[in-house]
Amino acid sequence: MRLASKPVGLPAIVSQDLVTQIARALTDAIISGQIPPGAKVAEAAVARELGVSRAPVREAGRLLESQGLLVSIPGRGFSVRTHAPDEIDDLYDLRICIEKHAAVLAAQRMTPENRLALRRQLDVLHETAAINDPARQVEEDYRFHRLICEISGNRRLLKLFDDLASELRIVIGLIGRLYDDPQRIAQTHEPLLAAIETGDAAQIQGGVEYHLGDAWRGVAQLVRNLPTNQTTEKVS
Amino acid sequence: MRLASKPVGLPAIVSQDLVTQIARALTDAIISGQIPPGAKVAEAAVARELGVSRAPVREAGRLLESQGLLVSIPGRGFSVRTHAPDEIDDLYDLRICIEKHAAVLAAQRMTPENRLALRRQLDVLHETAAINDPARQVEEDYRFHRLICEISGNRRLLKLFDDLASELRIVIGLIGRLYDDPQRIAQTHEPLLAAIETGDAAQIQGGVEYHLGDAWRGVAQLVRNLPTNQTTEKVS
DNA sequence: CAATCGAAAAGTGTCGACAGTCGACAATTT
DNA sequence: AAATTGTCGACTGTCGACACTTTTCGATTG
Repeated sequence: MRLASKPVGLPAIVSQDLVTQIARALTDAIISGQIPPGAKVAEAAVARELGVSRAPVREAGRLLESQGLLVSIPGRGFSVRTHAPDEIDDLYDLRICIEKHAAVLAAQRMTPENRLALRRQLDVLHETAAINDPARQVEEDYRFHRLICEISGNRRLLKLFDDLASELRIVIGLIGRLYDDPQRIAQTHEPLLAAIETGDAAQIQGGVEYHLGDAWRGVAQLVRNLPTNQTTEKVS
Repeated sequence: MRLASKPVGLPAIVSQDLVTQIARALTDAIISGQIPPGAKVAEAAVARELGVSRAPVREAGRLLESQGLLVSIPGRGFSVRTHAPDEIDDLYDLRICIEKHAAVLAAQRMTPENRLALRRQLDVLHETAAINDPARQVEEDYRFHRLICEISGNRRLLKLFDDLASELRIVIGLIGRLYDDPQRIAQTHEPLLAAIETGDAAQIQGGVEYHLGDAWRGVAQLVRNLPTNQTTEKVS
């Protein structure tokens, strides 16, 4: 007798490979500021600490290098990427460029479900502003913007957004918050959503430019007030 | 006794590490169509052929995966990325988005040197159209657009352009040419350059949209006429 | 006392090896 | 004959090892 000739709905077993796990562990440590920008990331040390060999650590390093989280100097290994102020300017400039486009596309492809999802996420952002949890707030802010890119329907654009976001999180994780005033984040998103609702391209682009320009100035100011971290301290 | 107390401007000797060399070799093989889309790239085979061990090959694979040239399925290794027609649409859509921005920025930062360099590159493109060398023509076309991104001054944008370009070259290398008419490529660049010269944002964006939209349609049409390469042939 | 030199420690680049996994094909059962 | 199971070869994921390079740190010297 056969056990089952048809699929019975078992959840697929995904064997999380080491590289992915290591990459995730390192990413968390970096965007949480646990490993500060400029810090050396020694393969041997990471391998020892995680109880794995160096090979998968090296591959995870390459992965994070391609995402802009690490830099590698041949013969000298990896270290957490440092961002000069003008590099942050480049990042935000590019981000505004693609999010403008994403928002216009999203408005064209807007469905009732999408509209509701956006509204929901913005509400969550408002709620998060009430409690004091900067890391969570950064996360929810990121999700709102990511949702717009998702709705745009351009998957390559979404991937790019993810890359830019993880890169930006190094510095945002470093300064620990987006603004001095936690309420302000959620509030500045409202005009953006309103602009998208209109469906008018020019208005949407203006909305993105206004909102992200504000965020840009906030981050740029905080970064420039930061103690210039040229540290080369090791990580255990 | 010290040889020199101050740097004298010698070109640094970069000991090309294996990973870079392997990555370059694989990239060439891919964008030249020597390893077709969908083909499996076995680590052991590549390692044997190049006379190296599998470790650097794996790292090079990760690198090319992040550039969108390879895809890796856990437990099944790497294979050359295949692009569905709608993924090519995504790529071109994104490319137009960032090149619009790059062109506007470039016009703002334009210097006599930059203007000359652009004109020169376009002349080279015209010359290349005369001789029959599709690969060279793709190369020079790419250089012209890259120059615009360089002049824009946004390095992150330039890096993104390089990524998109190498990804696009998989399919362009596959079809072997940009258009049926080799002369047309150079000609369609002229209005773009003229638009940039005006310095007017709207006109520049229109110029980019017109030029790249034309290229998009050309590539999209050729791709859709392509025999759907779902091959899984191995590479020696 | 500061600068320099050099040996030791730590770390990186690469390799060969082994175990586990995947895919294909033959043998077997229904 | 069709479907299932067992087997085999090839390949991937991971590991430990070795040679070479970089860094560290104490000893030496001016």
